[in-house]
Amino acid sequence: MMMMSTSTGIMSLPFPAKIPLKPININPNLKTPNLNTNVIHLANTGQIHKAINLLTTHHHKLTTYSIVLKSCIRTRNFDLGKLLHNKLISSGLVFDDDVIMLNSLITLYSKSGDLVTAKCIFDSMGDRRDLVSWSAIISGFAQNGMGRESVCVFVDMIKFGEYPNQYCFSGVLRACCSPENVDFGLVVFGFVIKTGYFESDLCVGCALIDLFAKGLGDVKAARVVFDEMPERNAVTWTLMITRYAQMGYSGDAVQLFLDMVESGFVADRFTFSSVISGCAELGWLDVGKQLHSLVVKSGLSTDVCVGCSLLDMYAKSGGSLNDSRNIFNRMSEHNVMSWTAMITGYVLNGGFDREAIEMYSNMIESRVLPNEITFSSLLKACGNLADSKAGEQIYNNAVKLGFLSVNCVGNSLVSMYARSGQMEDARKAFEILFEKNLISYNILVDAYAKNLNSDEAFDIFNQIENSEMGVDAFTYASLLSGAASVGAVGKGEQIHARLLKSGFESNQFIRNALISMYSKCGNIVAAFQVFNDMEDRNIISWTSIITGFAKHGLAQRAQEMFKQMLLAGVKPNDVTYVAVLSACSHAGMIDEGWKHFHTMYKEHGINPKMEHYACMVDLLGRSGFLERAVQFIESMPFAADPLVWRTLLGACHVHGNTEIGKYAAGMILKQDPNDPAAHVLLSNLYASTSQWDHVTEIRKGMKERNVVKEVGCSWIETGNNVHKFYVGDTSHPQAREIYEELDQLAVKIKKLGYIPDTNFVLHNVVEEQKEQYLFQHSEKLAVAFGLISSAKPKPIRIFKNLRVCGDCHTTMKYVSLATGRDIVVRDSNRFHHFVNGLCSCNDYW
DNA sequence: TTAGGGTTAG
Repeated sequence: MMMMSTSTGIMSLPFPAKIPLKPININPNLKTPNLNTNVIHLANTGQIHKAINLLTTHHHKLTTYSIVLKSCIRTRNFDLGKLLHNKLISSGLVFDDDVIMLNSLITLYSKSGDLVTAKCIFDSMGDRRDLVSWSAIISGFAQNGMGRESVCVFVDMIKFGEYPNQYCFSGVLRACCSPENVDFGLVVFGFVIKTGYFESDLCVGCALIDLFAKGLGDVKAARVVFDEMPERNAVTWTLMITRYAQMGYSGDAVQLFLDMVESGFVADRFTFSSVISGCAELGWLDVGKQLHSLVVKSGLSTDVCVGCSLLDMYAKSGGSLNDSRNIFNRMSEHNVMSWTAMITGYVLNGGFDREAIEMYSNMIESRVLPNEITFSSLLKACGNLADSKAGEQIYNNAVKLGFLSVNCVGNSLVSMYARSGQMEDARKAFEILFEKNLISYNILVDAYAKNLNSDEAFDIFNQIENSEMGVDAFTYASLLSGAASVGAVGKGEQIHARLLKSGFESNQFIRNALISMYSKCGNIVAAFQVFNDMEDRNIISWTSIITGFAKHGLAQRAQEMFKQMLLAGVKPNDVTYVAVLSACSHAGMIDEGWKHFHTMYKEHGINPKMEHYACMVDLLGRSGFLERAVQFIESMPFAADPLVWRTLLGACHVHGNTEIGKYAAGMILKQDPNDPAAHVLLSNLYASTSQWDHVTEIRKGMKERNVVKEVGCSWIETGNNVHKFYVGDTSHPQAREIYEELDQLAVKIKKLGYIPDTNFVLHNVVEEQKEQYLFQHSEKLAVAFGLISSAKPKPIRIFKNLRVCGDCHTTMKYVSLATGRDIVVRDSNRFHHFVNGLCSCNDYW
């Protein structure tokens, strides 16, 4: 922009000056003494079209044009303003010397985003420029994200010998609110303090708040500026509240809102939008509801802007989507924001992805054009549904509307494929991205990590690290969750070591990921260490450690942590309650479980969801109260989903109750006739009660229906490698040694009293063969490998994709006694720590 | 001529 020469005259503008485009016929007989006043009246009452028509059909003073132009700017009718500029040129009136008119034109073009024309007009003014011209162009650049240009013009102005006023200062300070210009902003800051404009002008104060908040990212310094202001109005309060909410200080935003109201200032749509967004961020549904009633009292309940925040708050804070939908329906008008907010609300809540896509159709019918965020959310919905066909259609629509080169749309497509499990398509979409940013790379790292392809994940990680972008907290978090899902504690430790050097180690998000990684990798001690060292723990930190203790069978510790969390003033959410209830169920703490189940709504306003009911079914079922569990399921306020019935079926397996088991399996198969878990669990149930005819029948049915059960598999990490074993696996290079070790183990533990429990062999074969089958279970192969490839005192950590079998559980206890090695087994459900012949689960799992 | 807002891919 700076390359434009200041000698550019008005003649080179897109609108040629002084050359009338059309001759205007003026009726000389028309007596119009009050015409100017009429036009001005029309302009001031918002009838700008009429005003402009009148202007062209009669002769008018230049000042009249000027006033109508200002109306156009005030009402943001920029196209009309430009039309007026055209008419003015064609009127033949000379306005080269009219500084007020030219200044208005600079403002008009600046505000409409046409800085080229604005700068041309400014440059054409030469010596006639006054402080208003300078301020207008400085602010224009700043408003349009052209901070550098704004700063340069400001410097030119100083060189020119002009002394800046409050308008110039607030304009240039706004340009300095981006990190690349913040140093200059600090110089201006010193300047401003000396001039006294900080005390005398509220706009300058606001600009300074943003210099610190947005420029330096230092919201505390911004608050100091706010506190030092000798005078404040509703806008300054709102600005500070908004910055708090946007920069992750939502609690402070809510507090400041209360202070504002107490100080007698009236909250408007902007204030409510911000403080409600803060509540959404915090998940404070109760406070959000109170704010909602204030919104209604203020008469703002149909406002689109406030409505969007409210809608989002209900969607994010565990309120009902019905509330969101009602707010949406009551808005006085709908724009792209409100449609998108509703679509996003559906996507966020899970299970409403079809509704989101339906909303999109309605939006198109209402002739509202979607934006890039609408498309991002929609592609996310398609990813959730693993419906890449729909995703491709939506993406094509986005391309048609010109969003091909928009980062977030392309990235969403990559993510959509990754979530649909189509990694090759995801990779292709990534390769042909218009522009790859860190988020594009992070999507791939995360997808590879989730697909347990840690080599590719690390490969991309290294690519990012070696590029100019540099990795960020998200990259680390993805890798950590990848390490956690395979239980690769060695890889996790390596990442932790790299984190210590990276500067992200103290990041709350990363700390939480570390807690979860260590806990999922079986090292609950290290997980607690990370938790304990944290300075600011949030709900996710607490929930992670409670989940960790629960999964490791440390139910008492889980309960203690929950109590401490409440004492620390952190409000539990629905996920916390899943952790607390599952801790109870793992330890058979029935009374405690019921107590929590009842207080979650009474004391914390959290409505029990399907997963909470499943926990309670688990608690009842494991403790053997199978009939009560059935009654409980039938008393639920909504129909139980397959997860709940599967939980009951699992309990029937443990307690050998074929009758209820059959009922539960039937209920699952009603909803999903091909559910592999139902078939397998039922078959296992029959096998353990030796009803072999039924077993054969089910297996036959599965073959006919092409139902594939998940193959049992265990793995163990040594050094930097993960070794995977299937049942009867002989593919490992050290297979011979592993089987020899197993034979020796069998002898040793039998001496200690181990008796094979052949009930867990799910085939009808002779006893001796059964024992052989038993000793080829994948977790036994893994433990034998662990014994020969590592030494005391290192614990052996084994991971299994399914639940550990009863005989393997007994075996592990004896092996720990016979060898003196600690063994940790993570199955699909929880951890088992075997030490000296005992298991942390107390044989209750 | 100057200040504040809602949806946001990992």
